[in-house]
Amino acid sequence: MIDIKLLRADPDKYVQAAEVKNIPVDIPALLEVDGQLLEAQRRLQELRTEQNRTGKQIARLDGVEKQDAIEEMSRIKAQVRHFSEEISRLKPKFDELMLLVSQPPDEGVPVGHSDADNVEIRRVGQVPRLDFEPLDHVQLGKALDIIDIERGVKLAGARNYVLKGGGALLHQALLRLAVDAMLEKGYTFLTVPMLVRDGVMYGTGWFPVGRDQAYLVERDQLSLAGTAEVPVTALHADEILEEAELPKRYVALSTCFRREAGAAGKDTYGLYRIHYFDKVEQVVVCPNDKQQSMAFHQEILANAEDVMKALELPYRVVNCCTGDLGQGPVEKFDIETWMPSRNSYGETHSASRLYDFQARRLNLRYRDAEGKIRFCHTLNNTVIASPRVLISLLELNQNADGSVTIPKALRPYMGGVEKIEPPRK
RNA sequence: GGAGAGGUGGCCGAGUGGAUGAAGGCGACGGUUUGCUAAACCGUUGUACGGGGUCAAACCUGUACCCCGGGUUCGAAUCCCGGCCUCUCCGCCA
Repeated sequence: MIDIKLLRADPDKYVQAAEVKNIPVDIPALLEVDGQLLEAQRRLQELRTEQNRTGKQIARLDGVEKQDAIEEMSRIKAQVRHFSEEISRLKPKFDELMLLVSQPPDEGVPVGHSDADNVEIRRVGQVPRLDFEPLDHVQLGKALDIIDIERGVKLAGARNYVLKGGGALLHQALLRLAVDAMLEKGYTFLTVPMLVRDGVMYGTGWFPVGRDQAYLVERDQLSLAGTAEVPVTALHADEILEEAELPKRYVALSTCFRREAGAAGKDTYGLYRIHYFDKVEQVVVCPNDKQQSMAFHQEILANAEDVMKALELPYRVVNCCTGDLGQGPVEKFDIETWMPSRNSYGETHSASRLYDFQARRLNLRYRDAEGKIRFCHTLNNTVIASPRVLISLLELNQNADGSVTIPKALRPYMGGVEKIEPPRK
């Protein structure tokens, strides 16, 4: 949610934001409704003042005077009703439009239409050159008997999979390594509900834009969150925190559920785009201060990069363009990891900075040093998401004999095992 | 799933159809006292939106909010209806 006062002051800015982010919203209509709503609210308040004053008189009056006052009240009441109805007609329209307004991107964000227009910031690590014909992760998974896509599809349809044996262990090792890395940095580890109320989905900006990405458990009026960012960011919704307790640094591990609506036919091969996966996610809630927000953005990006370096995976960092930003974020850095089978870097992490966009929707506030109540800033980033990162890990670490070498950092989590070997026949 | 109880301010807890944004207590904050700490005493202590005021605050003022929505009434935290939520006991269960 954006601040309506800012929109009133500079509507063009929000028209442009909608345009460059490609998230349509009728700003003139919003202003129109806003004006009518303000007027109705003003009139209603005046009437209520009158109503209260007259009501207090009635208690003290007698006889004819009392009767007159009571008649006066019924006139006021009719008008109160009129403006109340006006407001309950306008408010839903206002809310509906407000939920669609995009937050303008920060300065320096490249303008573009899709992830193809993202701007590379840096590359880290070397892409190894293999002197044999490499397999892709699906072939490797089958040969090593650690990934079973067919049976995943049998159980749950396309974009599902089963990890088995060393594959499942590797997956868990990655997650545990990521959690430990964050614990070392002082983040608080959370376990959170992934089946959440609508308010939490709206509050974090996953509804209404993107609602079709979520699995809805309609009978219970709950939705499966697509990331732990959702419940974790909403953790302190409707609270007023003390500035001294900020920042809140959280890390959570969860399964993530995504319908991938609109992606039909896209990335259908392998473990890239799937309906469920596990992710370690970091969330920061900090004071309403641009400098601090920016510093934390760098911090959570570095946290993820540290894990990537520990895993010895070659990656690059890109500055996401306006079209790839989404409704809330003002700036987003993705980490893309080299994926040989795709012959490209593939998105594995996404670090978003949102100012108070989510905090306003969530009513997430704090009391600053002067006692003023302000909306927090929120940020989030992946630490590791698996099995997508397994694509890189398996394909990059494969050997000529068909085995896959486990990165040193992961071995303690794999009982010291150095390689995943093909099963003996 | 069955039976019952209940939802009031940061917390506990009172509450009558009008003077209650709401007693009292706790906590927190400010002050006095004190060698320091503690205690004691005094004071302050909700949020949102609007109007006035200010360079900006302070401050003044209006409205709404005692789970949510509707109703009765001149007037509702207080009465009625619907919903949501929480707790207790029993059953089932990872």
